[in-house]
Amino acid sequence: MRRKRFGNTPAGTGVVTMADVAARAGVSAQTVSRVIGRPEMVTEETRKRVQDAIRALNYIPNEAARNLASNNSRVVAVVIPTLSSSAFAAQVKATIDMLEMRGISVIIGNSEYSVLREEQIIQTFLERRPMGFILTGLHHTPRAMDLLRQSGVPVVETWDTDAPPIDCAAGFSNIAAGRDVGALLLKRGAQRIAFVGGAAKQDSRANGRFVGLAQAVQEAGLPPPERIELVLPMSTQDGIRGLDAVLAQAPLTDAIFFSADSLALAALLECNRRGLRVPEQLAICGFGDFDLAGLVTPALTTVRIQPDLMGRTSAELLLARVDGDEAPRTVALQHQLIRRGSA
Amino acid sequence: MRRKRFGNTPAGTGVVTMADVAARAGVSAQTVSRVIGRPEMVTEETRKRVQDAIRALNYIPNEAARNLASNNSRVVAVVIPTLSSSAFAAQVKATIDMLEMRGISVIIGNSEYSVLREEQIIQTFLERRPMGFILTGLHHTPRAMDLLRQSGVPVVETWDTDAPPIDCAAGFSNIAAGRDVGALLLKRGAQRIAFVGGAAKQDSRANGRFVGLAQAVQEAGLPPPERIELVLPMSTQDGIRGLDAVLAQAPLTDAIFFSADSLALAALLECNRRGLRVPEQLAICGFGDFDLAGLVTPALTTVRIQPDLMGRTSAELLLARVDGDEAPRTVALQHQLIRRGSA
DNA sequence: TTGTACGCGTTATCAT
DNA sequence: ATGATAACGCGTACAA
Repeated sequence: MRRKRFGNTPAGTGVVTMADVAARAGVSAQTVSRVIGRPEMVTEETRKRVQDAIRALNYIPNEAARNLASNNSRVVAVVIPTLSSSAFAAQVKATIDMLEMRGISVIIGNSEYSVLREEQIIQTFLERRPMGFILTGLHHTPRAMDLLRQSGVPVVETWDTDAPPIDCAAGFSNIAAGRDVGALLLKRGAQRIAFVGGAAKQDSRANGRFVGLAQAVQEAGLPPPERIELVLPMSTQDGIRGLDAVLAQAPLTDAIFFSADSLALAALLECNRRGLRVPEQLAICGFGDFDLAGLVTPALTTVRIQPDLMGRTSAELLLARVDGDEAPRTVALQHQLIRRGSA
Repeated sequence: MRRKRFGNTPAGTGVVTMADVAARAGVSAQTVSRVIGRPEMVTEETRKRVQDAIRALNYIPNEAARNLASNNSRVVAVVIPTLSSSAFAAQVKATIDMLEMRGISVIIGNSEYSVLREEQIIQTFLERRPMGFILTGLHHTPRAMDLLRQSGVPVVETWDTDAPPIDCAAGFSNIAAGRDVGALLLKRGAQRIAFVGGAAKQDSRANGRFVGLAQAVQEAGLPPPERIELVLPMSTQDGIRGLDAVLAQAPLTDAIFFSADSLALAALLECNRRGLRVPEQLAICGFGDFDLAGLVTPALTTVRIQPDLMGRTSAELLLARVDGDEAPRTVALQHQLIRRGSA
């Protein structure tokens, strides 16, 4: 049993290792490993001795070594368009909380609504050999899909179930949500509906909502909805710009569907300020059911989508796949139209 | 040169390794390593051969092995109270974006406003040997501080500069912010000021704001402010509960300082609904300058704090420490009183 | 129940 | 500029 330490190795951390614990407890390193990983496989007594040694030495296992030896990183990679959106933040939070219980860490990448950035992030993250990826949406670059396929990591896609997933998905139908909104606005008597949302090229989920809305409008025999595409990332203020653009390009508009509550709220408050009566003169519907949606006057009609459930479900789906359990290919979460005063 | 692969080792990944690349390029593994890490140390020609081999084999370096050999994890750990707050989310986003450029991944822990949970998270994260920690606030459990000190990792504390940091800090003075708010409310003619915010035990930053407010009030010779402590985590709706609690416990209150804009906005909108005139009957001041703060009517008077700058600065501070560069011990970010209509 | 031998994929060191 | 060799700290497999 050779002993080493201190300058023996240049790369050495000078930090206590499993061998040190083993020496102090008078057992082999393997036993220490067992006490940590499968305590039930060790005698009550030795276990205690080892645990004492661990405490005495302030031993902290080295994940990198563990990863290398066990070929399991205990890391899950999450890529979202941005954290500056309460919905994505809520989703990520739920995912973290869920995985933390299993000792899994989450690394997060912000794609800034660019599939190219997403591809880069995926490539970088792959170096950490994550247990799986949780991505946003179903649209990615061909190379990104190749990378994922070749690496063989499980992939869960979120926020969209309107196309087949790479591997599996936990999301909702943006098209169905858009249709529901369209139906509601039409029922309210709207004749000229407009849509304000992120550019289709950047945000295929928002595009899905528009598609659903357009379907509903077309089926009602009305002219297709006016569409204002905002460049992402967008600010809350863009809601007002969207409103202005609609009023300029389609002055007869009597209802607007915003692809996010932040935009809708900004527009609604601006209408109040301008004396434009909502919903009488202009009906407004948002998306996301943000905290303040129910508190403004008139209260904002919107679509609720449970980002936290999505975060939890996507994590569960990933874990099931990793554990080799049976797992559904697509989990369709329900959206819910929240009808309030603004539409 | 022994060759191995396929079932030779049970733990084997069956995935292409550096040795494979080396073999294909007709060089040693070390050279491949150099091409990846210090390309300038390799001849133009061999570099090209190696890079071709990398592409041809779809080689992806293994971070775990890299970590173990180089004793550098390329991971930074961030612990915040919650991601469900736009300010923390913005901060984390900025940190991620900043570190991503250096190939560093960020792992995030949600302490749920509990120093005990924070301690657990720190202990777990320590297993990944992060390059450093970015924590929230200056208050932690003794054991957490011990763990950090013993491990020797750099620590940057954020959101507070009102006490000495463990290592270094990038934040602002909550006390000064509270004083400024107090001064403003007093100047506006408020006589009975109330404070609504997270429980002091849970949120020492909010407590700092209260302390500053109380100082200003006391110096003006007025009775100490009424204080409503909300249990964390809190929802936007709690703003209304806080408002009600204030009105019940101190009916003569003419100004309320909320420790977060979400609360203030909820209360302000509720006042509008109830016909309670703001600021004439009740002045309201928030904290954080959320997106919608300037859009409600009356617009919300609040304190702006630049969470994104804090996220970036804390990351820079950490990097400087890691690189051994000169770095200030405390970076004091400026807060800014944004006077609008509500106070 | 516990110990021994070895490999995980990479970087650091020291030669050449 | 490139290569050989030895860690890095742990888990797996199998023996005892």
